[in-house]
Amino acid sequence: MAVLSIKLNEHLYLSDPQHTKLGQNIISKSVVLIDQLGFEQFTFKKLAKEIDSTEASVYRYFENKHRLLHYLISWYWSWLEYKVDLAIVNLQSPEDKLKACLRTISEEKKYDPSFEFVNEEALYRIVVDELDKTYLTKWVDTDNRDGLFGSFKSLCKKIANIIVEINPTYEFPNALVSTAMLASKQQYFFSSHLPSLSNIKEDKFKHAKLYTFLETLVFNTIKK
Amino acid sequence: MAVLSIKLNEHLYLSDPQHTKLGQNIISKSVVLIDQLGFEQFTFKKLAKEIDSTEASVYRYFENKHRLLHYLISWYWSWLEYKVDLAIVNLQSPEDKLKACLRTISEEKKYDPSFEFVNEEALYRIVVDELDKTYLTKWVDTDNRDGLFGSFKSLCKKIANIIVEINPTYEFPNALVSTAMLASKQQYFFSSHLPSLSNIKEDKFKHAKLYTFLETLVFNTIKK
DNA sequence: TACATATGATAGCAATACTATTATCTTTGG
DNA sequence: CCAAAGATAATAGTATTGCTATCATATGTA
Repeated sequence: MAVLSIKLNEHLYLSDPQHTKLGQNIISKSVVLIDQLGFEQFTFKKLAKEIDSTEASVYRYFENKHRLLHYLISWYWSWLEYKVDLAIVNLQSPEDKLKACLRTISEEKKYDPSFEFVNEEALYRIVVDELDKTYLTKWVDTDNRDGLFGSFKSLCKKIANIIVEINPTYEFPNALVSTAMLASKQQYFFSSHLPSLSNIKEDKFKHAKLYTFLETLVFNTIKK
Repeated sequence: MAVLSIKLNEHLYLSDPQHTKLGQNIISKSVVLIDQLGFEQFTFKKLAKEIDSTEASVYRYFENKHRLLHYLISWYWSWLEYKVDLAIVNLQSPEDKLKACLRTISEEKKYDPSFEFVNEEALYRIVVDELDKTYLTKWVDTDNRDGLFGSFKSLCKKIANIIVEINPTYEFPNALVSTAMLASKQQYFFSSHLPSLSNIKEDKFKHAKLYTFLETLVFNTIKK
């Protein structure tokens, strides 16, 4: 069986957490803890306690908790791109590919046994709740220069290219893709917490409705 | 001359800041300071120093800095709704009204002399950078019950109703409006900091392009 | 065996987000 | 015009956070 591993930008960590048991513990437990406590309440001290280690040891892997969040969320986007790649392989028409992308983005995220130490369900909730905290900071520009947003950009670019295939004259492919990606998580959030800002009910059709919303939004917008 | 004042939900403050000189100073200076420092670096201690008062005095107006952020951002949405109302008055067709709304949302924000102690340019930047911090917290649900999101919801509802007038069969008017409102600030931000996620350049056409993007997005999406 | 690398244990520090108390200053209404 | 109420200032204090530093020990590896 092939061993899969997600390759991430080196600026995201001080010492590669995928290489050691402690590192893997940090990833694995921080996902669970941030999901439980929220990013504000999450601290390296609490994490260290949870994995029977020390604050200082965690600091040897990640400069600070913001970088750890960057790491986890980059991991998520890279994982999603890998799922998108699987979904569009063998598809011919760009329309079908685009639909497959939107389906992958909006579908429910379940534990992926290919990546043992990551709980993808919890990680998805972290992305929904905390993504914006990776770029709405005073460090955006330096973080960007360090390539910390590479995973997200890569996925956006892939989908934007499909849009260009469908309609080369549409003026805002990148803006549309980033809008759709963020709308997906925003509507997911609103559906649970601020339902009057959405029309997607919190029921078993949630993900299907989310898909319909995105499909209409994207396909109608780029229609010639 | 008529004196205009923005009426806000009582849960947003402990003591109404619009009623006293100190309160107005708090509003006025906090807008400038948060804009300069960013919300994380902003503290009541720094604010108190700036207005020659004390931390304890500021706490008499606002429970904490998050509530102050809520207050400022609610003020912004109420102000924007007032501008939208001015823009659509006397317009007949729902299409024209919707265009006027989108124009108001995407246009450049300038100082409004009707509201002396608020710097709307700075406040707009605060909305762009910090809005998400008002709802992506563990208090969303209680904050929502307290009505803290009333100003935003009110504006969204107004625009969603216009969409329903244009196409009563479109399934997601609220989702589309909230998406467009947030997309507007996201693309504004990406244009400056993560240009590869947008197609809107940082030049004198920025607001016009933003408008075109939103108009196409909304009108195409709801087309029958 | 020696050396490097990873980890653990412990301490310490400045800043943050509050809370509490007491004193003074300003209104305003009787 | 004075007293009571309300607003503000001054000061102190506390638990937590985010981070750095140092030193000891464990583990693997050349």
